Amino acid sequence: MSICSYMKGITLIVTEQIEICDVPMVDPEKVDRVKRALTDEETNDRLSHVFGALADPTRLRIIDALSREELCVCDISAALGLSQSATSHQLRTFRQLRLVRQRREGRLVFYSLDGFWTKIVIFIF
Amino acid sequence: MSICSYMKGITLIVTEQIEICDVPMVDPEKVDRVKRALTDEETNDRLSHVFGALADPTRLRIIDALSREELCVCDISAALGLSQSATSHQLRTFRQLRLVRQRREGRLVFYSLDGFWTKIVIFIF
DNA sequence: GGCATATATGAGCATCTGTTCATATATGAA
DNA sequence: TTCATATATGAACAGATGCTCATATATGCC
Repeated sequence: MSICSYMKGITLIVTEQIEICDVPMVDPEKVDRVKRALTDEETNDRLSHVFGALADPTRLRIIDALSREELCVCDISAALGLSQSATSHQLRTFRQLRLVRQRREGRLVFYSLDGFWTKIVIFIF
Repeated sequence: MSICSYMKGITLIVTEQIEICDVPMVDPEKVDRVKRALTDEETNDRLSHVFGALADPTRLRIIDALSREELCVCDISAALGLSQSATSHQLRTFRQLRLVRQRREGRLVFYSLDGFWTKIVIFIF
């Protein structure tokens, strides 16, 4: 929900609204309706980050690979023709977003998709 | 399908394989299985572009808005607090990926989501 | 035609991103 | 402990990205 949605009747900051929203409107009612319906900012940001994780060909390939089998870092690298470093950096992105699980087995670390993927879909569509 | 998958028995370019895939492997069979299963490069690229379109908070907000109602450029701008130029530039991204429809009505151009969104989901998940 | 408005687009710029390279950490084996 | 291997991470750099500003195009009205 954007700031402008809460502006009605708050005279004090109406000037701010004019500054922020100085774009002409065709259908103010529709605009207001849409503004109210919008997803909250936190969710929007979180979601854009998740899509960002899939927005790079290399990362999408890694997800593609992990959707087939659980793989250790070196096997991901081998399967996709990536350097160990590049693979590890990209896996960090996934880890931070909790899109993958990791499991250590001796010197190897095995990655797999978190059982979370279906949630994304439900979320947006 | 990567080059390496086709390398079996082709002695002539085995040296190339060694150069490309100089990362140690733990489970060559698994690596090979995964390589065979991977989505083709064209689809992978296309898909990463689509996700890229959703990977920016501003663009995701536009999609969010358009998922509620058909909107003209200035109303999108107004609803999201964006400049007309920024909005137009981002809509261009969507147009190029055919993620939106556009309909001109006088001086206004109305945008709406293409009925295509469900396809993405089916594709990956 | 001439003017106003809605949208599109190119240039320029600051920021973000993905890679490589070097190095650190972690585990296992000798 | 010492060495080798697997993974993680920081720095640096080239390329991509998203914005603004200026301007072009397109339509409607006079």
